[in-house]
Amino acid sequence: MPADRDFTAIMPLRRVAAMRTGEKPERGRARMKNSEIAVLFNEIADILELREENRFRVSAYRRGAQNIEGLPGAIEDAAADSALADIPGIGKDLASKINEYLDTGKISFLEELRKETPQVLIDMLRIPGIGPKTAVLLHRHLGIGSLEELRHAALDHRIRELPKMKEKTEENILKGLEFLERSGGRTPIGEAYPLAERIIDELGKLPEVKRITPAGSLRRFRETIGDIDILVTSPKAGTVIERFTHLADVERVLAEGTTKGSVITAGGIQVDLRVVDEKSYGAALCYFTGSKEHNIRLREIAIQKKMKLNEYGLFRTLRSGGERRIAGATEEDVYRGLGLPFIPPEIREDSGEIEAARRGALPALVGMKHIKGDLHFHSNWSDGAASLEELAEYGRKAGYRYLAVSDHSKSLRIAHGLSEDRLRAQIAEIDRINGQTRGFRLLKSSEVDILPDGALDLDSSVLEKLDIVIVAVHSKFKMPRPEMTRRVINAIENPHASILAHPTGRLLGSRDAYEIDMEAVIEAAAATCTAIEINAHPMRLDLNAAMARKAAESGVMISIGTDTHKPALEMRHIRYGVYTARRGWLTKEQILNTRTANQLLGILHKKRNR
DNA sequence: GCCGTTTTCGGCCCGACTGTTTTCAGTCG
Repeated sequence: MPADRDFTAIMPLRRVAAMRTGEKPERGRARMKNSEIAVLFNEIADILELREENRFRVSAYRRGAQNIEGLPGAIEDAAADSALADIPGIGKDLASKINEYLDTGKISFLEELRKETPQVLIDMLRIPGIGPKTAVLLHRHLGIGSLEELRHAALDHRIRELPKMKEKTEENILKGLEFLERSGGRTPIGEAYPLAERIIDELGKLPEVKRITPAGSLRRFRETIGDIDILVTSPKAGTVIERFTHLADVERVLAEGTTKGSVITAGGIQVDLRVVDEKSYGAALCYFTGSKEHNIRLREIAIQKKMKLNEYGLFRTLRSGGERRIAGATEEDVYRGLGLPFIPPEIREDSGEIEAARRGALPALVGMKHIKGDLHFHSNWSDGAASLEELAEYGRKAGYRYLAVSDHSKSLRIAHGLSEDRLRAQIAEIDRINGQTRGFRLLKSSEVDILPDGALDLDSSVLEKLDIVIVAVHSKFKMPRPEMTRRVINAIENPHASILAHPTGRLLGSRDAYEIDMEAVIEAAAATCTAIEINAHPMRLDLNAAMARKAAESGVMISIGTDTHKPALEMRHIRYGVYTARRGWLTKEQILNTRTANQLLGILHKKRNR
């Protein structure tokens, strides 16, 4: 490793750090204030922890952050309705800090804390294996002022001079720094999920493995994954863990115990494997699936009922002082033991699911089996890889009833967007292909550019010949918020527009959402019977789950589309869209492509015929 | 700092692994 390596490669960290500076509400940020406030509350928690403040005070800020981030609506709305105190974990103090941030763009308490806290302490907390105690120790005794200085201190063997620190500590710090630099934090689910499938597939071949399943944020289908958790039942844990730490994907072994193995893959992703007994499988699955906040709620319920819940089971405390297992083999048993129905993993975020479960009001979530087709697809008429005939073939093979051919429109020259004339020719060609097939249908569509003034890129005379008109922004991303909002609402109000695609334009890890008032857009979509897409591409997932929930609650129909350009690789992304919908509490009734082609066209054409 | 079908005060989830130790603190999830 060259001695002068800098850490500019840690981009996601830097972005987080930039958000932390807080003073200027960031340019180009359409995100609701929820996540900004969550980041700030987490920073307060970090700093309080470094200062060895009361740990319950620390977790109060973390819980507050989590609940604000998971809120389906905008925090501004809750504040305007004086309803902040209704959010679990938000009391008088946190509410006043939220109001202060919304009014002034800063939290003076945090400003004060920052003045007194060297940035390097916060940076060090991002290194795996370094917590608040170690960070303070390194800073105080060695005068470490940056991650680069920390690296030098480790290389110069100065860290081993400290109490309870030896060679191994230095080694781990260097590896932690390297990991941070390479992985930059969280991994998009589109990358993590296939890797997990590969590992599960490989380990599943072992005769010693009885059951194997993903857990953690992967099973909850979060947009990005911190690390991959895999749960196994086996009578021979040692054999399974040994095989796991020797898989081809493994670059480094972090831990290898009798119940747990932990590795870093060549791609820099951490994978944790846990082996449990058959009789604890359900309790362990529940525990390792999380979220942490959901688990804490479950344990609190257990305590209220004079029980104890851990990863081994649900136990009743006996008067004799002993305990008796009442559940553990399946998740259903555990929930039942707590007096709750089974709660699907995707909504275990402590965002109202426990209360809904108690009321018997959990939604019947949409599933992959309900999906009858894909509503966003490109052919080689624009920038896709496959011909129309091939698309029909792919669609049929996937078991779909229909697939919407939605090539780009003429303004998008770089993607060979179709002019009115070429689109007419494509329509005729699709009619010809549909005439030859039964039980499957290519839907005539177009992904029409929304021009800067909100007009559509194609003439009405051709739009009215399409089954579905998808509208989307592909240019001039940096418009000011009011103009961008007006632009998109103009497009939505066009009587031909049926679906608004990737509505915020964000690309996970590379491009922020453009500046747009999504609340207003959702309102306009509801008023005009326009559907909004969950773009299922794993780098987009746009709408995200919280906004999809909001949109559906407002009565907007949701369309799931993969935006596939290369069918062999991308069609399967539909699952990320479906699981995002599940995270947004959506039922099949709220999703367009759970309907037959005629049903969904009937819904969309209501607008045209108004 | 939050919260209350035991409570407005006194609690607040629980266990494994590592690295350094001879019994445990720190970190993680």
